[in-house]
Amino acid sequence: MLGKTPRTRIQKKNHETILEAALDVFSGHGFRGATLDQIAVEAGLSKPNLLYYFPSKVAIHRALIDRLMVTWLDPLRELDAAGDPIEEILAYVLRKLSMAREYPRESRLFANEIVQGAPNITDKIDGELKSLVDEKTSVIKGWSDAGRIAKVDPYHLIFSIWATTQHYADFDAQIRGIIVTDGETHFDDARVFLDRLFRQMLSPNTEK
Amino acid sequence: MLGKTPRTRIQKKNHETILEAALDVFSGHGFRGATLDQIAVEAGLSKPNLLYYFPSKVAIHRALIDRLMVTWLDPLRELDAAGDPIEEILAYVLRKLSMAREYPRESRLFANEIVQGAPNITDKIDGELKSLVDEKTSVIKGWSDAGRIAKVDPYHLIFSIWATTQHYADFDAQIRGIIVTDGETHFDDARVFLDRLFRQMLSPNTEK
DNA sequence: CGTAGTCTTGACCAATTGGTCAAAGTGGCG
DNA sequence: CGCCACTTTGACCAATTGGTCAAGACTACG
Repeated sequence: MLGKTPRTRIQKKNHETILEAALDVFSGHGFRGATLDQIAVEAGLSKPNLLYYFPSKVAIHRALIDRLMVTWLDPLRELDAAGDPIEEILAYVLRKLSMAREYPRESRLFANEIVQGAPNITDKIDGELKSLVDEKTSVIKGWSDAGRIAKVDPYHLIFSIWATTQHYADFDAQIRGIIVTDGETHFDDARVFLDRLFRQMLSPNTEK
Repeated sequence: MLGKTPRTRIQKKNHETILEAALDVFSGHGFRGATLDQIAVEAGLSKPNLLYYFPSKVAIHRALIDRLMVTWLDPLRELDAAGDPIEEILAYVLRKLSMAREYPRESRLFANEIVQGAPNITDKIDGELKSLVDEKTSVIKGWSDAGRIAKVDPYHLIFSIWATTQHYADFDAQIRGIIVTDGETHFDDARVFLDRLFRQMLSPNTEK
Protein backbone atom coordinates (compact mmCIF):
# COMPACT_ATOMS: atom_id res chain seq x y z
CA MET A 1 0.00 0.00 0.00
CA LEU A 2 1.05 3.56 -0.45
CA GLY A 3 1.53 6.39 1.96
CA LYS A 4 0.02 9.80 1.33
CA THR A 5 3.06 11.13 -0.50
CA PRO A 6 4.74 9.46 -3.46
CA ARG A 7 8.32 8.46 -2.64
CA THR A 8 10.05 6.76 -5.55
CA ARG A 9 10.55 8.35 -8.98
CA ILE A 10 8.24 5.86 -10.62
CA GLN A 11 5.57 6.64 -8.09
CA LYS A 12 5.94 10.31 -8.67
CA LYS A 13 5.70 9.89 -12.41
CA ASN A 14 2.65 7.64 -12.34
CA HIS A 15 0.92 9.79 -9.76
CA GLU A 16 1.33 12.66 -12.14
CA THR A 17 0.26 10.68 -15.18
CA ILE A 18 -2.89 9.52 -13.45
CA LEU A 19 -3.89 12.96 -12.24
CA GLU A 20 -3.31 14.40 -15.69
CA ALA A 21 -5.49 11.74 -17.28
CA ALA A 22 -8.10 12.07 -14.56
CA LEU A 23 -8.29 15.82 -15.10
CA ASP A 24 -9.09 15.19 -18.73
CA VAL A 25 -11.78 12.67 -18.02
CA PHE A 26 -13.39 14.24 -14.94
CA SER A 27 -13.53 17.69 -16.50
CA GLY A 28 -15.10 16.30 -19.63
CA HIS A 29 -17.70 14.03 -18.07
CA GLY A 30 -18.17 15.00 -14.45
CA PHE A 31 -17.44 12.74 -11.51
CA ARG A 32 -20.21 10.26 -12.11
CA GLY A 33 -19.77 10.31 -15.86
CA ALA A 34 -16.09 9.48 -15.66
CA THR A 35 -15.02 5.84 -15.42
CA LEU A 36 -11.86 4.30 -14.10
CA ASP A 37 -11.42 2.48 -17.39
CA GLN A 38 -11.45 5.77 -19.29
CA ILE A 39 -8.87 7.23 -16.95
CA ALA A 40 -6.76 4.08 -17.16
CA VAL A 41 -6.76 4.13 -20.96
CA GLU A 42 -6.01 7.84 -21.03
CA ALA A 43 -3.13 7.31 -18.62
CA GLY A 44 -1.83 4.25 -20.46
CA LEU A 45 -2.14 2.09 -17.35
CA SER A 46 -4.27 -0.84 -16.32
CA LYS A 47 -7.22 -0.28 -14.02
CA PRO A 48 -5.79 -2.28 -11.11
CA ASN A 49 -2.63 -0.28 -11.51
CA LEU A 50 -4.60 2.91 -11.03
CA LEU A 51 -5.94 1.49 -7.82
CA TYR A 52 -2.45 0.66 -6.71
CA TYR A 53 -1.64 4.34 -6.64
CA PHE A 54 -4.99 5.64 -5.45
CA PRO A 55 -7.29 3.75 -3.12
CA SER A 56 -10.48 4.65 -5.00
CA LYS A 57 -12.13 6.75 -7.66
CA VAL A 58 -13.16 9.41 -5.19
CA ALA A 59 -9.60 9.56 -3.91
CA ILE A 60 -8.36 10.49 -7.38
CA HIS A 61 -11.03 13.12 -7.69
CA ARG A 62 -10.28 14.45 -4.26
CA ALA A 63 -6.56 14.65 -4.99
CA LEU A 64 -7.32 16.63 -8.13
CA ILE A 65 -9.60 19.05 -6.37
CA ASP A 66 -7.17 19.52 -3.50
CA ARG A 67 -4.31 20.29 -5.84
CA LEU A 68 -6.30 22.66 -8.01
CA MET A 69 -7.98 24.55 -5.23
CA VAL A 70 -4.66 26.13 -4.43
CA THR A 71 -3.67 27.42 -7.84
CA TRP A 72 -7.23 28.29 -8.70
CA LEU A 73 -7.42 30.92 -6.01
CA ASP A 74 -4.00 32.39 -6.69
CA PRO A 75 -5.25 35.20 -8.95
CA LEU A 76 -7.47 36.47 -6.18
CA ARG A 77 -4.77 36.12 -3.54
CA GLU A 78 -2.56 38.40 -5.59
CA LEU A 79 -5.07 41.22 -5.38
CA ASP A 80 -2.98 43.79 -3.55
CA ALA A 81 -4.60 46.12 -1.05
CA ALA A 82 -1.66 48.48 -1.46
CA GLY A 83 -1.94 48.82 -5.24
CA ASP A 84 -4.01 51.14 -7.37
CA PRO A 85 -7.61 50.00 -6.85
CA ILE A 86 -8.91 50.05 -10.40
CA GLU A 87 -5.76 48.60 -11.92
CA GLU A 88 -5.62 45.91 -9.25
CA ILE A 89 -9.13 44.77 -9.98
CA LEU A 90 -8.68 44.94 -13.73
CA ALA A 91 -5.45 42.98 -13.44
CA TYR A 92 -7.38 40.39 -11.48
CA VAL A 93 -9.93 40.16 -14.28
CA LEU A 94 -7.17 39.56 -16.80
CA ARG A 95 -5.52 36.96 -14.62
CA LYS A 96 -8.79 35.09 -14.35
CA LEU A 97 -9.36 35.33 -18.08
CA SER A 98 -5.89 33.97 -18.73
CA MET A 99 -6.58 31.04 -16.48
CA ALA A 100 -9.78 30.33 -18.36
CA ARG A 101 -7.78 30.18 -21.57
CA GLU A 102 -4.82 28.25 -20.24
CA TYR A 103 -6.57 25.93 -17.82
CA PRO A 104 -10.04 25.29 -19.20
CA ARG A 105 -10.10 21.74 -17.86
CA GLU A 106 -9.55 22.92 -14.34
CA SER A 107 -12.32 25.44 -14.76
CA ARG A 108 -14.70 22.79 -16.01
CA LEU A 109 -13.75 20.42 -13.23
CA PHE A 110 -14.91 22.99 -10.70
CA ALA A 111 -17.92 23.95 -12.78
CA ASN A 112 -19.09 20.36 -12.98
CA GLU A 113 -18.76 20.01 -9.27
CA ILE A 114 -20.52 23.21 -8.31
CA VAL A 115 -23.36 22.98 -10.81
CA GLN A 116 -24.28 19.68 -9.22
CA GLY A 117 -24.41 21.19 -5.77
CA ALA A 118 -20.73 20.90 -4.83
CA PRO A 119 -21.32 17.57 -3.05
CA ASN A 120 -17.62 16.93 -2.49
CA ILE A 121 -16.23 20.37 -1.82
CA THR A 122 -18.66 22.15 0.45
CA ASP A 123 -16.03 22.13 3.16
CA LYS A 124 -13.52 23.89 0.92
CA ILE A 125 -16.08 26.46 -0.21
CA ASP A 126 -17.15 27.26 3.31
CA GLY A 127 -13.52 27.22 4.38
CA GLU A 128 -10.59 28.64 2.45
CA LEU A 129 -12.67 30.01 -0.41
CA LYS A 130 -15.06 31.92 1.79
CA SER A 131 -12.35 33.32 4.04
CA LEU A 132 -10.29 34.48 1.08
CA VAL A 133 -13.29 36.12 -0.53
CA ASP A 134 -14.27 37.75 2.74
CA GLU A 135 -10.80 39.17 3.06
CA LYS A 136 -10.66 40.55 -0.46
CA THR A 137 -14.19 41.94 -0.44
CA SER A 138 -13.33 43.95 2.62
CA VAL A 139 -10.31 45.35 0.77
CA ILE A 140 -12.59 46.33 -2.10
CA LYS A 141 -15.11 47.77 0.28
CA GLY A 142 -12.33 49.87 1.77
CA TRP A 143 -11.52 51.28 -1.65
CA SER A 144 -15.18 51.86 -2.28
CA ASP A 145 -15.75 53.65 1.04
CA ALA A 146 -12.69 55.82 0.42
CA GLY A 147 -14.13 56.93 -2.89
CA ARG A 148 -11.23 55.46 -4.84
CA ILE A 149 -13.62 53.32 -6.87
CA ALA A 150 -17.33 53.62 -7.44
CA LYS A 151 -19.71 52.28 -4.83
CA VAL A 152 -20.33 48.66 -5.72
CA ASP A 153 -21.28 45.52 -3.89
CA PRO A 154 -17.89 43.78 -3.63
CA TYR A 155 -19.37 40.28 -3.47
CA HIS A 156 -21.36 40.69 -6.64
CA LEU A 157 -18.38 42.32 -8.27
CA ILE A 158 -16.35 39.20 -7.64
CA PHE A 159 -19.19 36.94 -8.74
CA SER A 160 -19.51 38.84 -11.99
CA ILE A 161 -15.78 38.59 -12.58
CA TRP A 162 -15.86 34.86 -11.97
CA ALA A 163 -18.91 34.44 -14.16
CA THR A 164 -17.67 36.43 -17.14
CA THR A 165 -14.17 35.00 -17.21
CA GLN A 166 -14.89 31.36 -16.44
CA HIS A 167 -17.71 31.46 -18.95
CA TYR A 168 -15.13 31.36 -21.74
CA ALA A 169 -13.81 28.05 -20.45
CA ASP A 170 -16.99 26.45 -19.12
CA PHE A 171 -19.30 27.37 -21.99
CA ASP A 172 -16.67 27.07 -24.67
CA ALA A 173 -18.82 24.63 -26.65
CA GLN A 174 -21.60 27.21 -26.85
CA ILE A 175 -19.29 30.06 -27.77
CA ARG A 176 -17.66 28.07 -30.53
CA GLY A 177 -21.08 27.34 -31.94
CA ILE A 178 -21.96 31.02 -32.10
CA ILE A 179 -18.70 32.68 -33.02
CA VAL A 180 -17.38 30.67 -35.90
CA THR A 181 -13.91 32.18 -36.21
CA ASP A 182 -11.23 29.62 -36.82
CA GLY A 183 -8.62 30.92 -34.37
CA GLU A 184 -9.04 31.85 -30.75
CA THR A 185 -9.38 35.55 -31.38
CA HIS A 186 -12.42 35.72 -29.15
CA PHE A 187 -10.14 35.64 -26.14
CA ASP A 188 -8.52 38.86 -27.31
CA ASP A 189 -11.93 40.38 -27.92
CA ALA A 190 -13.02 39.24 -24.49
CA ARG A 191 -10.00 40.91 -22.94
CA VAL A 192 -10.91 44.24 -24.48
CA PHE A 193 -14.58 43.85 -23.66
CA LEU A 194 -14.16 42.88 -20.03
CA ASP A 195 -11.57 45.54 -19.38
CA ARG A 196 -14.02 48.12 -20.63
CA LEU A 197 -16.99 46.61 -18.82
CA PHE A 198 -15.40 46.64 -15.40
CA ARG A 199 -13.39 49.83 -15.87
CA GLN A 200 -16.57 51.74 -16.62
CA MET A 201 -18.32 50.40 -13.57
CA LEU A 202 -15.46 51.03 -11.19
CA SER A 203 -14.57 54.48 -12.39
CA PRO A 204 -15.50 56.84 -9.51
CA ASN A 205 -15.80 60.05 -11.55
CA THR A 206 -18.82 59.00 -13.54
CA GLU A 207 -21.13 59.49 -10.61
CA LYS A 208 -24.47 61.00 -11.26
CA MET B 1 -46.15 1.60 -27.99
CA LEU B 2 -46.79 5.29 -27.98
CA GLY B 3 -46.92 7.85 -30.71
CA LYS B 4 -44.99 11.07 -30.51
CA THR B 5 -47.77 13.01 -28.82
CA PRO B 6 -49.65 11.91 -25.70
CA ARG B 7 -53.32 11.33 -26.43
CA THR B 8 -55.27 10.26 -23.36
CA ARG B 9 -55.50 12.30 -20.14
CA ILE B 10 -53.55 9.76 -18.19
CA GLN B 11 -50.79 9.83 -20.78
CA LYS B 12 -50.67 13.59 -20.65
CA LYS B 13 -50.46 13.57 -16.88
CA ASN B 14 -47.75 10.94 -16.65
CA HIS B 15 -45.74 12.49 -19.44
CA GLU B 16 -45.74 15.68 -17.44
CA THR B 17 -44.93 13.93 -14.17
CA ILE B 18 -41.98 12.15 -15.72
CA LEU B 19 -40.52 15.25 -17.33
CA GLU B 20 -40.86 17.16 -14.08
CA ALA B 21 -39.06 14.42 -12.15
CA ALA B 22 -36.45 14.06 -14.88
CA LEU B 23 -35.74 17.77 -14.78
CA ASP B 24 -35.02 17.47 -11.09
CA VAL B 25 -32.70 14.53 -11.48
CA PHE B 26 -30.92 15.49 -14.69
CA SER B 27 -30.28 19.05 -13.56
CA GLY B 28 -28.89 17.83 -10.27
CA HIS B 29 -26.66 15.04 -11.53
CA GLY B 30 -26.09 15.53 -15.24
CA PHE B 31 -27.15 13.05 -17.89
CA ARG B 32 -24.76 10.29 -16.99
CA GLY B 33 -25.14 10.84 -13.26
CA ALA B 34 -28.89 10.52 -13.40
CA THR B 35 -30.46 7.06 -13.23
CA LEU B 36 -33.84 5.83 -14.38
CA ASP B 37 -34.48 4.50 -10.89
CA GLN B 38 -33.99 7.95 -9.40
CA ILE B 39 -36.36 9.46 -11.93
CA ALA B 40 -38.87 6.69 -11.36
CA VAL B 41 -38.83 7.18 -7.59
CA GLU B 42 -39.05 10.93 -7.97
CA ALA B 43 -41.99 10.55 -10.32
CA GLY B 44 -43.69 7.94 -8.14
CA LEU B 45 -43.72 5.42 -10.97
CA SER B 46 -42.05 2.11 -11.61
CA LYS B 47 -39.07 1.97 -13.93
CA PRO B 48 -40.78 -0.13 -16.58
CA ASN B 49 -43.64 2.33 -16.46
CA LEU B 50 -41.23 5.13 -17.31
CA LEU B 51 -40.12 3.16 -20.31
CA TYR B 52 -43.70 2.69 -21.33
CA TYR B 53 -43.98 6.43 -21.87
CA PHE B 54 -40.50 7.10 -23.18
CA PRO B 55 -38.50 4.65 -25.24
CA SER B 56 -35.21 5.31 -23.47
CA LYS B 57 -33.25 7.45 -21.05
CA VAL B 58 -31.89 9.63 -23.82
CA ALA B 59 -35.41 10.13 -25.14
CA ILE B 60 -36.48 11.62 -21.81
CA HIS B 61 -33.46 13.88 -21.79
CA ARG B 62 -34.05 14.88 -25.37
CA ALA B 63 -37.70 15.69 -24.69
CA LEU B 64 -36.65 17.91 -21.79
CA ILE B 65 -34.05 19.77 -23.82
CA ASP B 66 -36.42 20.23 -26.73
CA ARG B 67 -39.12 21.65 -24.53
CA LEU B 68 -36.82 23.95 -22.62
CA MET B 69 -34.90 25.28 -25.58
CA VAL B 70 -37.98 27.21 -26.62
CA THR B 71 -38.75 29.01 -23.38
CA TRP B 72 -35.08 29.47 -22.59
CA LEU B 73 -34.54 31.73 -25.55
CA ASP B 74 -37.73 33.74 -25.08
CA PRO B 75 -36.06 36.59 -23.14
CA LEU B 76 -33.71 37.22 -26.03
CA ARG B 77 -36.45 36.95 -28.62
CA GLU B 78 -38.30 39.73 -26.87
CA LEU B 79 -35.44 42.14 -27.38
CA ASP B 80 -37.16 44.77 -29.50
CA ALA B 81 -35.25 46.56 -32.22
CA ALA B 82 -37.82 49.33 -32.10
CA GLY B 83 -37.47 50.03 -28.39
CA ASP B 84 -35.08 52.26 -26.49
CA PRO B 85 -31.67 50.59 -26.84
CA ILE B 86 -30.36 50.84 -23.30
CA GLU B 87 -33.67 50.03 -21.66
CA GLU B 88 -34.20 47.11 -24.02
CA ILE B 89 -30.88 45.56 -23.13
CA LEU B 90 -31.28 46.20 -19.42
CA ALA B 91 -34.74 44.71 -19.53
CA TYR B 92 -33.20 41.67 -21.17
CA VAL B 93 -30.70 41.39 -18.36
CA LEU B 94 -33.49 41.48 -15.80
CA ARG B 95 -35.51 38.91 -17.69
CA LYS B 96 -32.53 36.56 -17.72
CA LEU B 97 -31.91 37.14 -14.04
CA SER B 98 -35.54 36.38 -13.27
CA MET B 99 -35.26 33.13 -15.19
CA ALA B 100 -32.19 32.20 -13.20
CA ARG B 101 -34.17 32.69 -10.02
CA GLU B 102 -37.38 31.06 -11.14
CA TYR B 103 -36.00 28.25 -13.26
CA PRO B 104 -32.64 27.30 -11.79
CA ARG B 105 -33.08 23.65 -12.70
CA GLU B 106 -33.50 24.49 -16.35
CA SER B 107 -30.39 26.63 -16.20
CA ARG B 108 -28.40 23.82 -14.63
CA LEU B 109 -29.69 21.32 -17.14
CA PHE B 110 -28.21 23.40 -19.92
CA ALA B 111 -25.07 24.16 -17.95
CA ASN B 112 -24.41 20.48 -17.34
CA GLU B 113 -24.83 19.77 -20.99
CA ILE B 114 -22.65 22.57 -22.28
CA VAL B 115 -19.84 22.21 -19.77
CA GLN B 116 -19.42 18.67 -20.95
CA GLY B 117 -19.10 19.75 -24.55
CA ALA B 118 -22.78 19.88 -25.46
CA PRO B 119 -22.69 16.32 -26.87
CA ASN B 120 -26.44 16.15 -27.40
CA ILE B 121 -27.33 19.65 -28.46
CA THR B 122 -24.70 20.82 -30.90
CA ASP B 123 -27.33 20.87 -33.62
CA LYS B 124 -29.54 23.21 -31.61
CA ILE B 125 -26.65 25.50 -30.75
CA ASP B 126 -25.49 25.73 -34.33
CA GLY B 127 -29.10 26.10 -35.41
CA GLU B 128 -31.78 28.11 -33.66
CA LEU B 129 -29.50 29.49 -30.97
CA LYS B 130 -26.89 30.80 -33.36
CA SER B 131 -29.40 32.30 -35.77
CA LEU B 132 -31.25 34.07 -32.96
CA VAL B 133 -28.04 35.44 -31.54
CA ASP B 134 -26.86 36.55 -34.95
CA GLU B 135 -30.11 38.38 -35.46
CA LYS B 136 -30.01 40.18 -32.14
CA THR B 137 -26.34 41.04 -32.26
CA SER B 138 -26.94 42.79 -35.54
CA VAL B 139 -29.71 44.80 -33.89
CA ILE B 140 -27.30 45.79 -31.12
CA LYS B 141 -24.60 46.58 -33.64
CA GLY B 142 -27.08 48.86 -35.38
CA TRP B 143 -27.67 50.74 -32.14
CA SER B 144 -23.97 50.88 -31.55
CA ASP B 145 -23.17 52.19 -35.03
CA ALA B 146 -25.88 54.81 -34.70
CA GLY B 147 -24.29 56.07 -31.50
CA ARG B 148 -27.35 55.24 -29.44
CA ILE B 149 -25.28 53.04 -27.16
CA ALA B 150 -21.53 52.86 -26.58
CA LYS B 151 -19.39 50.93 -29.01
CA VAL B 152 -19.27 47.37 -27.72
CA ASP B 153 -18.79 43.94 -29.18
CA PRO B 154 -22.39 42.68 -29.25
CA TYR B 155 -21.42 39.01 -29.02
CA HIS B 156 -19.37 39.49 -25.89
CA LEU B 157 -22.08 41.69 -24.47
CA ILE B 158 -24.53 38.83 -24.78
CA PHE B 159 -22.02 36.34 -23.42
CA SER B 160 -21.42 38.51 -20.39
CA ILE B 161 -25.14 38.85 -19.81
CA TRP B 162 -25.58 35.11 -19.99
CA ALA B 163 -22.61 34.52 -17.75
CA THR B 164 -23.54 36.97 -15.02
CA THR B 165 -27.20 36.06 -14.83
CA GLN B 166 -27.00 32.29 -15.17
CA HIS B 167 -24.18 32.28 -12.66
CA TYR B 168 -26.74 32.85 -9.92
CA ALA B 169 -28.50 29.63 -10.83
CA ASP B 170 -25.60 27.45 -11.94
CA PHE B 171 -23.16 28.35 -9.18
CA ASP B 172 -25.79 28.73 -6.50
CA ALA B 173 -23.98 26.26 -4.23
CA GLN B 174 -20.87 28.42 -4.30
CA ILE B 175 -22.74 31.65 -3.73
CA ARG B 176 -24.61 30.23 -0.79
CA GLY B 177 -21.33 29.18 0.73
CA ILE B 178 -19.93 32.69 0.49
CA ILE B 179 -22.92 34.89 1.18
CA VAL B 180 -24.49 33.41 4.23
CA THR B 181 -27.71 35.41 4.34
CA ASP B 182 -30.71 33.35 5.24
CA GLY B 183 -33.14 34.67 2.62
CA GLU B 184 -32.63 35.15 -1.07
CA THR B 185 -31.79 38.81 -0.86
CA HIS B 186 -28.76 38.32 -3.05
CA PHE B 187 -31.04 38.22 -6.07
CA ASP B 188 -32.18 41.75 -5.28
CA ASP B 189 -28.58 42.85 -4.81
CA ALA B 190 -27.70 41.18 -8.07
CA ARG B 191 -30.47 43.07 -9.83
CA VAL B 192 -29.10 46.40 -8.65
CA PHE B 193 -25.52 45.43 -9.40
CA LEU B 194 -26.09 44.11 -12.90
CA ASP B 195 -28.29 47.03 -13.85
CA ARG B 196 -25.49 49.36 -12.87
CA LEU B 197 -22.78 47.25 -14.48
CA PHE B 198 -24.38 47.14 -17.91
CA ARG B 199 -25.92 50.61 -17.81
CA GLN B 200 -22.50 52.12 -17.25
CA MET B 201 -20.98 50.22 -20.12
CA LEU B 202 -23.74 50.99 -22.58
CA SER B 203 -24.14 54.65 -21.78
CA PRO B 204 -22.89 56.53 -24.88
CA ASN B 205 -22.16 59.89 -23.22
CA THR B 206 -19.28 58.65 -21.08
CA GLU B 207 -16.95 58.47 -24.03
CA LYS B 208 -13.42 59.57 -23.56
C1' DC C 1 -71.49 -6.83 -17.76
C1' DG C 2 -67.80 -7.91 -21.17
C1' DT C 3 -64.19 -7.08 -23.80
C1' DA C 4 -60.64 -4.52 -26.26
C1' DG C 5 -57.36 -1.29 -25.68
C1' DT C 6 -54.65 1.12 -22.24
C1' DC C 7 -51.74 1.04 -18.37
C1' DT C 8 -48.68 -1.15 -14.69
C1' DT C 9 -45.34 -4.12 -12.78
C1' DG C 10 -42.38 -8.16 -10.90
C1' DA C 11 -38.98 -10.86 -12.65
C1' DC C 12 -35.32 -10.98 -15.45
C1' DC C 13 -31.13 -9.89 -18.50
C1' DA C 14 -26.73 -8.29 -20.42
C1' DA C 15 -23.45 -4.76 -20.01
C1' DT C 16 -20.90 -1.66 -17.27
C1' DT C 17 -18.44 -0.29 -13.31
C1' DG C 18 -15.72 0.25 -8.97
C1' DG C 19 -12.91 -2.58 -6.67
C1' DT C 20 -10.17 -7.12 -5.05
C1' DC C 21 -6.52 -10.52 -5.14
C1' DA C 22 -3.09 -13.62 -5.88
C1' DA C 23 0.43 -14.34 -8.86
C1' DA C 24 3.73 -12.79 -11.92
C1' DG C 25 7.18 -9.40 -13.28
C1' DT C 26 10.81 -5.73 -12.45
C1' DG C 27 14.34 -2.65 -10.46
C1' DG C 28 17.94 -1.71 -7.62
C1' DC C 29 21.36 -2.74 -4.33
C1' DG C 30 24.66 -5.43 -1.76
C1' DC D 1 24.14 -13.01 -9.04
C1' DG D 2 20.49 -13.07 -5.61
C1' DC D 3 17.29 -11.17 -2.93
C1' DC D 4 13.53 -8.17 -1.54
C1' DA D 5 10.62 -4.48 -2.03
C1' DC D 6 8.15 -2.28 -5.49
C1' DT D 7 5.18 -2.54 -9.53
C1' DT D 8 1.90 -4.61 -12.86
C1' DT D 9 -1.88 -7.32 -14.39
C1' DG D 10 -5.39 -11.10 -15.73
C1' DA D 11 -9.13 -13.05 -13.72
C1' DC D 12 -12.77 -12.32 -10.97
C1' DC D 13 -16.75 -10.26 -8.12
C1' DA D 14 -20.87 -7.84 -6.44
C1' DA D 15 -23.60 -3.96 -7.32
C1' DT D 16 -25.69 -0.89 -10.43
C1' DT D 17 -27.97 0.32 -14.55
C1' DG D 18 -30.61 0.70 -18.97
C1' DG D 19 -33.81 -1.97 -20.92
C1' DT D 20 -37.18 -6.23 -21.96
C1' DC D 21 -41.17 -9.07 -21.46
C1' DA D 22 -45.10 -11.45 -20.45
C1' DA D 23 -48.65 -11.42 -17.46
C1' DG D 24 -51.84 -8.94 -14.80
C1' DA D 25 -54.84 -4.68 -13.65
C1' DC D 26 -57.52 -1.03 -14.97
C1' DT D 27 -60.69 1.92 -17.97
C1' DA D 28 -63.80 3.17 -21.18
C1' DC D 29 -67.30 2.12 -24.03
C1' DG D 30 -70.94 -0.50 -26.26
